[in-house]
Amino acid sequence: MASKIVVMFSQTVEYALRAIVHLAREPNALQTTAQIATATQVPGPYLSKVLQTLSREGLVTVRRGVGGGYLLGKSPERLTIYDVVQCVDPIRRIHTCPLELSSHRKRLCSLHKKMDIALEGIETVFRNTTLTELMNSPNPSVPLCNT
Amino acid sequence: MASKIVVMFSQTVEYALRAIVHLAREPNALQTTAQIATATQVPGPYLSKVLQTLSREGLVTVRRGVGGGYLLGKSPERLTIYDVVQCVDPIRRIHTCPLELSSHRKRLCSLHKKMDIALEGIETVFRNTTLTELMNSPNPSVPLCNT
DNA sequence: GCTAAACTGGATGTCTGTGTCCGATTTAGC
DNA sequence: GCTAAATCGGACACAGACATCCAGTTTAGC
Repeated sequence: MASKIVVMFSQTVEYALRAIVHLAREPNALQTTAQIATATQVPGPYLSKVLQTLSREGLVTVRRGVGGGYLLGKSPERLTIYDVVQCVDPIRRIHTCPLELSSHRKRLCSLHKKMDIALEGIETVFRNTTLTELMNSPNPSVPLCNT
Repeated sequence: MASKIVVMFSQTVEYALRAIVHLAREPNALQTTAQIATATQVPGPYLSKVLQTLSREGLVTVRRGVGGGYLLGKSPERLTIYDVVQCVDPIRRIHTCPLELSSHRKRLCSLHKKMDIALEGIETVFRNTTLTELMNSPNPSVPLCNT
């Protein structure tokens, strides 16, 4: 197993984001699972499952058979980190009291309110980050690339 | 098993926070595991493990034997959500490239930078929230309490 | 239509987080 | 010191996330 490096976000989220970023680098080139797996350092068989999930939601487009592979399913300007995360391992905001206290139904207590505010922060960062922004970032380190 | 309600934060974090909040409500009263378990709706035997973890780091103080139990180990003004989270299931910021790309060593790519910014947001919210603030919040819903 | 390339879906395996159980240890009160 | 209340520590059980494998299906090219 790949060693657990990123906590808080699941491995699946990390893998899905890598795959999407890889596809975004060549928006019009079909990439096979094997090619993506190599480029992103994700275990091939598992990546295959992740791509299926992304495909079901239309985040990637699949072409089966010889010469097939995956393409980005949406334009990079309209595709956000949030979309990817919600597709494979959704962030669930805290809307109702986890203890199911009836008096907290409509109004979370301060503890769960704070936790939800933290989630809201993540949500906002992810919603506001498009693939285009990731690719065009004035950052010398190119995603997935050893420059 | 208790149904999985809160994602992103582990059950253990949720349980630890409930226990700490409960202890903070009566800062000077020894509470047994059973009492805390009932009040917080956490499975007793598992809560016991969580309390042991909190105890090792001094977040709670334990007294063994007859009439024993747990006390808050630090003053509520100086105890933050962050302390509790870091004790039982630490947020690990992304400091080095998960793909171990040598050129990303010192400078994360835009993808992992964004993910780390999201983590930083959580960290900030949690660092800035003390137990006192949680207790004194002008919120009609009292933590753990069906008012 | 045959073949080989490529994805699909289901079955299976493994590891970690969650949860339980119980004997050992500590300690207050008699 | 005896007893009962309480934690401690280790062993065990279970479920879900991560990962693999393979037979089946699709399809381009001959």
